[in-house]
Amino acid sequence: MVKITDVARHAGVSPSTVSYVLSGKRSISEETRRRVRESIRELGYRPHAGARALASSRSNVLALMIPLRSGIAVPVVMQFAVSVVTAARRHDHDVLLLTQEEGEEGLRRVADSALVDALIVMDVQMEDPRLPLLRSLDRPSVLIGFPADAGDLTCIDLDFHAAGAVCVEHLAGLGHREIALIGSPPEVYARQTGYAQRVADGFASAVASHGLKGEVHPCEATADAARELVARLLAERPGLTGVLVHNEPVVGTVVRALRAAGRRVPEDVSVVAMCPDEMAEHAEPPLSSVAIPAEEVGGRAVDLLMAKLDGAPVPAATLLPPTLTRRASSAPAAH
Amino acid sequence: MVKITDVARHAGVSPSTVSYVLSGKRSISEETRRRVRESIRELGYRPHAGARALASSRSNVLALMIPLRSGIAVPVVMQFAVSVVTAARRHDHDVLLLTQEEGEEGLRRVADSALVDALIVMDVQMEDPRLPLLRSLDRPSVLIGFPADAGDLTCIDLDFHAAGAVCVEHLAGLGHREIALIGSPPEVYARQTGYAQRVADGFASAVASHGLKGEVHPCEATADAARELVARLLAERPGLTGVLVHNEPVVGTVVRALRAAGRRVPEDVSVVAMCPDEMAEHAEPPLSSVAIPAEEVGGRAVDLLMAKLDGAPVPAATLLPPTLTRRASSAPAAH
DNA sequence: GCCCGTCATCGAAGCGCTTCGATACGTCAT
DNA sequence: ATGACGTATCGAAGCGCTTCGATGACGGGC
Repeated sequence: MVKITDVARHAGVSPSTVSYVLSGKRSISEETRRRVRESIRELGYRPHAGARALASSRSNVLALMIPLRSGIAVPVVMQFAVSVVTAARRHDHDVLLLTQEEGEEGLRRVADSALVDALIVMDVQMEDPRLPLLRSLDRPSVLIGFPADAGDLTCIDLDFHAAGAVCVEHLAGLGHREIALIGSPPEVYARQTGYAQRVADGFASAVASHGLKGEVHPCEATADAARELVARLLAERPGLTGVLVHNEPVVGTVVRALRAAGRRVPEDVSVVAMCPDEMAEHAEPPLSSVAIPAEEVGGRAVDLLMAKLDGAPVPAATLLPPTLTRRASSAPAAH
Repeated sequence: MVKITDVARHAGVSPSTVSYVLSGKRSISEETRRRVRESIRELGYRPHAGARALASSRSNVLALMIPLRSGIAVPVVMQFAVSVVTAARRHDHDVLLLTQEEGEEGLRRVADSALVDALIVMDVQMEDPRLPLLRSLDRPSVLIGFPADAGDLTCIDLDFHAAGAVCVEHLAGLGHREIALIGSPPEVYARQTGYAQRVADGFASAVASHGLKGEVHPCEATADAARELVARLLAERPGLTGVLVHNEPVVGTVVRALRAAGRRVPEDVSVVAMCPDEMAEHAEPPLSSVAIPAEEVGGRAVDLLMAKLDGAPVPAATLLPPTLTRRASSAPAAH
């Protein structure tokens, strides 16, 4: 293994000079810098991560805790993870993967052992047991999602309330007066997972302020449950012309169930979904949708963390505005 | 921060004794061990990961490189990742997440900087550019998937050849004589990704040895492509009564397309899929299927790595036997 | 011509841990 | 009694890096 003293000898300088070339923390003459860089390249030198962490008390590693419970959209989690890793690399950091299963103890372990410099926690619940721990830790953290009481913890997420509202407004703008939200499975609401509730709230308040008729219907993530719910809705609400689906696994089923019941999409019933763009594009018909900007959320979360590590002040809450992409599944209401 | 000397003082022993209590590498009297453990607990001591890595040249971290290309089943990747993390924790290791995007350079970086002790690489291609690198690295690695020429690299995966064959045998056993494989998107074959080709080979050789009629049809992962392919198959092959689908995104579409064409499943056409169990169970009808045992592959990969780290010999190739679960989508052929 | 400030570099201390002798003390066979 | 051995513990060296203070060398202002 080649070490810093080898590089120093090869370049004819002291180890500290090599270190300063690498970190840029002191000015080094152009000429020396060139020689050192050349030696590094020639010898294939890589600083030893452990030694560096020990001496500088910075590991350049972030922890990312991902959820693995049911009712969670796996592809979205994956997108988050990938964007976090990518963003972290831009800041010269790596990412340590933790599962929700590890819980508070896992977070404490990696933080207290100085394995990581900072933490990102996904899928935050309203009353999340990890919150007190994160507050007590002396390391910066960012939550993806909003708990009931964030205090001074840094949070970021899509503005789900606005997302729910934006879908209603889209439908209202097309002239629909009677709509419904086919929501997440009941346990997701019961768990008080913030985002599902927020979409429902945004939906409800926009429905109210636009003087529409519309309510929220939780739905299990199975085809049977979805078909049953659609049938019931159609039977009980003959005037229904707009549906918002916030339940990824069943969006396809909902559309097919509507058609099976003789309603054309979008001519008779307009459908809007909250799901990844890829899914919306490939659906038949392509769905008007609001996507979770996983890429952006992950990237911004890392940026926030880096700012905190640098001691810069960051906003406690970051709500990303939703974007509705209109596709073929929504159209003006017939009258 | 509390360090080993604090614990040592508190327990009235030397730092090395504390270290030996922790590592178990020398015998310590019962009484001393008790006192040290108690001090550790009381002070909330956590060894500094960097210091430990520096002194012992073991970081207790594994690298996991995940794919992020198209045509890859995201939920399966996620299952792998979670099972790797879980298994690693059982061995007191953590997992560093790398994306395929980082390529060889990323692997070299984390290995040479001693950030990780060993590496797991997913989605291995037939001619994978990372292979020479892994060979040159002085750290153990395990590949999930089989390249064209593994040499002495350790590989593990589902036995896809056997999986393809097992599906054919299942259909043959039910009396079907004319079958077809609806395969992965063309680019997956073109990329020489091993598993798609192996399923096709297993399918073909079993078809031959059972004297059946049957060929392989690559298929884009879109509903349109799937419908089109099903229509063509039905038109060109009136005697077709069995279909194997190895293309997760379109399994649902294939079944619906068959029904739309007036074929009942399984009465007229039997369908077998290669997809996660969860998907097969929730399909309508529930699908007879062979699942990728992601959980097991991930866990075994970690076990192999740990054995290698301990200097134990491990088999170069591990092929997990496929298991076909019969569900409602396959039935005896009518005659 | 002298002092001061800047720039470039060096040397040494120290980060917190592991590990390798060395030491001390019994115990047991001779 | 004596030496050989095993067990329990200690002390010190060192892992490879960063960082702080010190040291020269040089140029400008007076």
